[in-house]
Amino acid sequence: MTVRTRFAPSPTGFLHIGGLRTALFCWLYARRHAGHMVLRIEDTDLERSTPEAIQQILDGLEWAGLDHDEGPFFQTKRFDRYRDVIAELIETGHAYRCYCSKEELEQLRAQQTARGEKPRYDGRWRERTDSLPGVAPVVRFKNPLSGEVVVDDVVHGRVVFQNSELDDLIIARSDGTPTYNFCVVVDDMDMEITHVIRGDDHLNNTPRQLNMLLALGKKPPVYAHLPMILGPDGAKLSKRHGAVSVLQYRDEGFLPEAVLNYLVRLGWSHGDQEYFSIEEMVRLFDIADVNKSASAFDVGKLAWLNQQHMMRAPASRLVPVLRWHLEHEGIQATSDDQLEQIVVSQRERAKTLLEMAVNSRFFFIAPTSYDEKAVRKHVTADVWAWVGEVSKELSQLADWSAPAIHALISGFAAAKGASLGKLAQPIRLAVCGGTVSPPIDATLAILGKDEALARLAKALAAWSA
RNA sequence: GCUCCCUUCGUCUAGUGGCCCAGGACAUCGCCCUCUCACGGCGAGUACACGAGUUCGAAUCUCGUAGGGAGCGCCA
Repeated sequence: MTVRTRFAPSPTGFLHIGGLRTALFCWLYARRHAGHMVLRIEDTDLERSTPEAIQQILDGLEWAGLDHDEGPFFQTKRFDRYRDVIAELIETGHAYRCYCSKEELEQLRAQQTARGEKPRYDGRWRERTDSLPGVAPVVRFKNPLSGEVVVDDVVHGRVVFQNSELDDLIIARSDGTPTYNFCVVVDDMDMEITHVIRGDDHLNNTPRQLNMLLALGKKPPVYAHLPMILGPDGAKLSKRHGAVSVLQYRDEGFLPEAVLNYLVRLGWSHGDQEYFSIEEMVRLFDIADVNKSASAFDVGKLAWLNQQHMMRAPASRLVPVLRWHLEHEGIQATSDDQLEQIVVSQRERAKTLLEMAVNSRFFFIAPTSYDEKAVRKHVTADVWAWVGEVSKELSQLADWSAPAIHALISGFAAAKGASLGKLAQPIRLAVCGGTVSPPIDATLAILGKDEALARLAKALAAWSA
């Protein structure tokens, strides 16, 4: 049996971190078993679905690199099929028309809640065959009245529901359009989905879907209900924290492979391993090893993982991303070669590529001012003179490479009986304007001889005052 | 309210009856390395929600309690 999973978002908003994790698990499971992942857009809610949201979801998946093998299929394009199945269900006695008005149902619910009961449809049209003229009916599924439904869930184990707890859900609205729980059943059946992997907020829907599937004479798929992802404070992911588009992580300088690595470790682990390449995830991940409990989103750990990925990636992988972020900062970078040097010297001092871009501004834009406190601290009269002397020596240097620069500066410092730091900090201040940069030799090398010397001269002039 | 789900350090987790007075990672703090910032290394503190039971022995099994979550729509 070929594994077939599906990712089925509803296009009512952007793809957030929870949706991405579900997509990731569907994708990993399909890839691991050489199966197919189908993408299905659940857009039956005509009111809330938007084309922009569809595009955002597609963009998010693409950025993450989670490709699908089939689809996207749109539920709105399958209305004829749903109509046929509804007709079939009515014909076989598994569904019926209900002429209750919304007001009538609201009243029923109000009464039940007042009595402390679970609000549910009481089946008043279940056995009626007449109709109410002038009223457009809904269609309800005739759920079994007794017995139990067992969901054999891969992550939760055996979960038992009593049929008496379930009511006759609406499968077609009075305007004839089908509803979510019903469409899911028909789609999963038609698309021959073997593994339904979704958030565990759907666990309660599963017995209803199982009953419908049984009424249609189909074998149920394997179910895996994933624990939810909570906000950093342990509360439900909300707009205020965490519930942002996955594309925002791109904008903040995260690598998709790092985000995926972070997400795969939420609810799943493989011994003590923290770092996973995409290939390792595919090879090692198994849905059966997933935890049952919800987990909180921790940006700090994501950031750490992001740096781990940056440090292990080939520099060429990071160059275009850094270039993208620099451009967003209004900086037009020139050579790939220079960017690669920047990446290599900066990646161990930045958690994200955005941070790297910001920290690397000075490579492209000469400082217009100098950190005053640092100047007072590091630029004394004799140090000022030394910087002048070392500048002169640097200007004579034929081989403008980090090792050569290092040899020159440390040799000069040694000759003066001073530590390298005594000299490195003022030079750093001169070329960066601040006290933080890669090692001074690398910084000067990347800057280029002309630029470095020009900045030194300018700083010397500014500090002579 | 009813039904269902969940519960190990601040956070992500290891652990499937003895290897655990609980291991790793992020974060925090300290030390080392060091030209800054980092990276890296070393070390510290911090957890089995609670209560019963089963057992020679429980983080691991059972029951209860508490807390959290989800669902109960002509939303998905």
